[in-house]
Amino acid sequence: MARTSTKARTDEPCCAPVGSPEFDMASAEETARGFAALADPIRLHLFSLVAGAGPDGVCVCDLVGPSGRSQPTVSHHLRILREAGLVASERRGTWVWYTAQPARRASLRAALD
Amino acid sequence: MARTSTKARTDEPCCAPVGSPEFDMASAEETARGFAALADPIRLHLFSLVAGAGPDGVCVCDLVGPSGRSQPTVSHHLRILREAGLVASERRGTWVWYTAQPARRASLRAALD
DNA sequence: GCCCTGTATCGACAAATGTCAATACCCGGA
DNA sequence: TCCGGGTATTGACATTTGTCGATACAGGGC
Repeated sequence: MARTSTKARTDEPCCAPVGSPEFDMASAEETARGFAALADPIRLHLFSLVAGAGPDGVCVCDLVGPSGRSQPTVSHHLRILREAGLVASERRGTWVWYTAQPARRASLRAALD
Repeated sequence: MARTSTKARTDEPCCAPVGSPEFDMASAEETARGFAALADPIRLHLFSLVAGAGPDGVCVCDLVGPSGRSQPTVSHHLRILREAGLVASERRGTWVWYTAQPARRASLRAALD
């Protein structure tokens, strides 16, 4: 039985090798961590607020309300975004401000090619 | 106490409203589902194999081996990619072939802006 | 020093996820 | 029509994840 593939080989039961042979599993896990950080609507919302803010970033106290989640939950999601490299945090007196990390966002966009 | 933000208002204890006020939670969940489908190194591998194949796509039997997972597990991951709209499946005789859905990939890339 | 406020961490819990063995389904060939 | 092989579904399980209340930590004002 022949498949419709142009690479069909008759001496094998099915299917010739396909796709990129040099798949880097380590970098795949890193990329997957980045996408996982964006795989939650609340984190997507938080990230859009941080990325849409000015160069100064956003104060955490401006993120808790719009998210509709408790303060510990917001802190938890911000930590995930930070550990994924998508945002960075900085203490300014009493408050903590989060800023976007454009390079990381660009690398994830590049992974979609 | 004044924050460093240019939007500081003295009649509030902290922080003026920031970011996109019209956040669409429904579309955020849809986008999050797309990123969640790519938030696993094995699905990333499977997707790269499908997207990197020719217009005919890839036979499932060519995906089980490289993934290093059992056949049911691969089928499970392919279902997640399919339900996220990133790939489509088509039966051709005995085998099932998966093809990429470039529009969905482009929409996720656009979400990173 | 003490208190007050903003943020992070901890502990606990329900829900979702990744995995595989077993099984069912679908199709083509004999 | 039965059989054999490719794929999907089911059931079960351990692990991870999202959530919140309680608590700890950090900094500023008094």
